[in-house]
Amino acid sequence: MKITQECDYAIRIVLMLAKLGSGKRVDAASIAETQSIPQRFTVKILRKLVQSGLVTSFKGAKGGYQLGKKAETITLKDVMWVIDGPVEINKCVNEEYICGRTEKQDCPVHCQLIHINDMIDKELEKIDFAYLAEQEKDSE
Amino acid sequence: MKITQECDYAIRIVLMLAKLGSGKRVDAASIAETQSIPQRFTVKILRKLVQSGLVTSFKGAKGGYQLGKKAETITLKDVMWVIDGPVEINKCVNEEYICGRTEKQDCPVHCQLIHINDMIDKELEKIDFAYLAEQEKDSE
DNA sequence: TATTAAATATACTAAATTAGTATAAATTGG
DNA sequence: CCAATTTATACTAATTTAGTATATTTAATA
Repeated sequence: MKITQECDYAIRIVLMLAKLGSGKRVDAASIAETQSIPQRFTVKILRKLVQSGLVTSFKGAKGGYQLGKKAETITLKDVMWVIDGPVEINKCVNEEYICGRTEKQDCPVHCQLIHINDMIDKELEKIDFAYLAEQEKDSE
Repeated sequence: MKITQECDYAIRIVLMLAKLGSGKRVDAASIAETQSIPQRFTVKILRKLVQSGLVTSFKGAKGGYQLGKKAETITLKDVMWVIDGPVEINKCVNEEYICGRTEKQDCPVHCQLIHINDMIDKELEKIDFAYLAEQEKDSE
């Protein structure tokens, strides 16, 4: 029932990029340092974020990273999905999974967990990075 | 973000006991067989449930297990707590944890995750085993 | 009261996942 | 061309989860 460390890092990275002035870029080393994430691990996470389109990269000297979409269109769920995959509170909420105990529609545990899972999903979708970045500014 | 296998098993075990006529007991071997859980692993889980008081055990021949409290007073959260510990979507929601990035009250990620965590907790508390047992009977 | 069917206690092993590292290649600005 | 940067792929280490083994204690009952 936990977000992985990697996913936590990813959230902080995206938040940092969201707070960056638009058009600006920042390189992996700076991200690693300011967010206290091991350098090589930072790079690894950034690649996943780039591949998913949430972040855009620029190669070569003066290269770096910036958000790939508007901050208000990136949600906590998006980042979590890219790093940890879909939120699945239990295996049985995955449609492909066959638990073998009862038909899913007859399993009360399954039914309740599906409901909670949906709820978590919806809450995570509500929280976008424009909002998060704004919150952080307010408190400075 | 997943319930462990052990916790899933525990939920099924408690549900089975909740469906048992009151006063009746069932032994670990039968539980293991009907729930398709490895025998020794079943025993291990049962000990945790007994130690927490959710389940009561009877030693010796004709021994076995039954619920330690009324089914309507046992919730999904109780069982999950006993096996997996508190639901913590992220380390930072634990009060003891110091993330070092910002003061928690100033961290927008922390604030949002706390909110979601509370919501999950409350939902899990709503679901008791009398209800779950009832649901299962209905579908038979 | 001896036997047997159970739970209890403690310790161990194996598998899977998570976290993090290493090295070499490709790209770009100056 | 050189230095700064990302990209690609593969590897290792640490931690957690899943499951096993063995010896002991307890209680019913024949």
